[in-house]
Amino acid sequence: MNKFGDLIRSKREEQEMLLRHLSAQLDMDTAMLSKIERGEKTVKREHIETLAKLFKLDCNYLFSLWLADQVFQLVENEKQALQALKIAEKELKINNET
Amino acid sequence: MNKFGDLIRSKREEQEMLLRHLSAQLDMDTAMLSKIERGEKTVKREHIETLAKLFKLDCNYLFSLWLADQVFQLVENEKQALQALKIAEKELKINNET
DNA sequence: ATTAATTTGTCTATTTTTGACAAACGTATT
DNA sequence: AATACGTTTGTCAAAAATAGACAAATTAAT
Repeated sequence: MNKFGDLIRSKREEQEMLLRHLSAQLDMDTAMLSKIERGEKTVKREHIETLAKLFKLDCNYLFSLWLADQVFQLVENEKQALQALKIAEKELKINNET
Repeated sequence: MNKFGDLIRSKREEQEMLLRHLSAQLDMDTAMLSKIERGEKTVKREHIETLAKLFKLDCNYLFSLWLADQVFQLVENEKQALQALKIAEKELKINNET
């Protein structure tokens, strides 16, 4: 799963931007951006806002995709992945209430 | 949240073991085990099975606690934590089906 | 106060991640 | 086929994160 990168790529292509155009705005080289779009690397937190503004996306939503990708990476390939997520989620809810 | 460490500690105390007894079995010093039980450090994967056997716990369950703690650490303090978990979970389910 | 158990802090070694750069690849155009 | 352009891949050094040994401090018990 690479929802973040996929979205950025689709938005970029939608606007007919090249890697080099966007990478310049993010102050990185095209190779890096390419890797980010394909989920091989992760963009820095600070870049999320920039990207959201650029593509008129909801910043919180974009951030949640970014975070979800990282969670996914952590648990994918694990047999107990779903169970672990459920446990974490439950705990999170408890903490939010109190 | 530190479900893994809490469980180990409670099991250890239940059996009136000292840190030094358990730490010897895990081939680490007491300081390290102390940190693990309090969630300051994470135990190595290989240790999970040892611990499960020692305390007669379900290895898969213990592993899922261990993983959940790591997921939790990743998202705690994030406003979008729950949303991110939901997204990851959804994706996980899709992947499991196919 | 002494001893025992646990916790905390510090410091080095190891591992992991980052990102720049160059080279390779694919595709279209001439 | 050769060139040009966009993208991807590989490599490598620097930087950051983590691990874990050890010592010292803290807490608790006798």
